[in-house]
Amino acid sequence: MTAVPDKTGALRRLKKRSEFLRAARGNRAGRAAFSLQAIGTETAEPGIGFTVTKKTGNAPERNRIRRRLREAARACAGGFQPRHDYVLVGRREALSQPFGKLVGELCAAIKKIHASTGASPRDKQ
RNA sequence: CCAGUUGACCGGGUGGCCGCUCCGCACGAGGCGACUUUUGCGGGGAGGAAAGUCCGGGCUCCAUCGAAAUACGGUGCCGGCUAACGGCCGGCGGGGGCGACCCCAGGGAAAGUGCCACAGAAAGCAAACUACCCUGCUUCGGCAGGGAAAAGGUGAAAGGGUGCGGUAAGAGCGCACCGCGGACCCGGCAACGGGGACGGCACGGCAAACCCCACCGGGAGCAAGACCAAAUAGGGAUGACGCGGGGCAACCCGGCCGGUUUCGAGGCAGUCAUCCGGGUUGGUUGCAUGAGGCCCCUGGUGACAGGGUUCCCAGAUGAAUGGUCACCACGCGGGAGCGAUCCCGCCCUACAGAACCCGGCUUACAGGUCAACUGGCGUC
Repeated sequence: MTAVPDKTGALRRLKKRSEFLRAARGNRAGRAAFSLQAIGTETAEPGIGFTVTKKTGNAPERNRIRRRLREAARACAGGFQPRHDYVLVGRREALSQPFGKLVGELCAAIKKIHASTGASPRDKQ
């Protein structure tokens, strides 16, 4: 924990369906335990949302996936860039993967998703 | 000690580090105010099934939902408990088990209609295929008439069973025992149980076939419903006037109203004026003090009821109740030791996540605890 402003409170939580649909049109980076989507937005502070579909498992398993991803996102909070929205789609491997590996893969995925399209992903009009 | 039955209960623990949500308090900031918010402290934060959404309620709205009849649906031994139930408790009857105990859609078949497949001569009212007996005839192979319902065979079921007597052969034809029906008597609130004069036996099963009887039931659901803020009409409220027929008039009749009909009471429909504003999105509320929980006393076989004391015990809404690390229990595997035990490794544990709230039912579930009881074996 080197950076001081990496507090979770700085992360805005996505809540509306339209925000999730917009993020789905952005760039993607897949990993075994999750799939990351990112898109530019007008709000300054970065937004984060979680999606775990019913196909993934029953209710306790889906809760556990979302909670582990949420904690991993908190650990990688410094990597999220301003004026962007992110959506994490959970997969079943997020239940069993060691937490350290999960954090490492998430931080790497954030870097990759920004490197692939340069500094400014496609913005909405 | 082994095997089993029933009931009740638990369903990982402790400690670091970092977080989420709600409530209360304090301080600070903003605001005229209601209030909002930063920080700190204290406290609460998934289940026995939160699940399936199968019943029953509370609550809310639907055009007022009252009465009767009918239709439809549900329930179905008796008594009790409950707000209510298709639930629970206690009995009764039937079936299973050596037993503790378990299981049962268990009202009515002389109110009526219907069905009883296949097989079989015959499937509901008595009848008679083979075989049996008697008489007559005979070409000696049988044929005709009559008797009888014991034997054979079919079936889930064939019109009481067994034995003796009886007879031409037989038959409740007679008798004994068993079974069945049963006026009446006794016990019980009742379901039902016990006895039973008498009756030679008649009255088969199916109501998870229609049906009959008794009782219960309006519909939709918190995305109910109420309010606030943003954006457009086909919407709503109030007031006034008013429609068709009859009558001089007062007045009467007329259309629609949550299965249908009738009755009762009430409402709605047209035009104009005024006022308010829908669908959708976001927010607030409903939204957590309740048929509430622990403990104790009293009554009751029990479900439960009454009284006392004490507690406040989840409220999210892309959805909080967590993430991670260490240790310890528990379990499994391996090794050492006669043994108590010790060491190492693994799983770091089942079913499963509140969504308005209660009472049940059903289904899923690794492992474990306790109590009572039953049947064996052993010891004193």
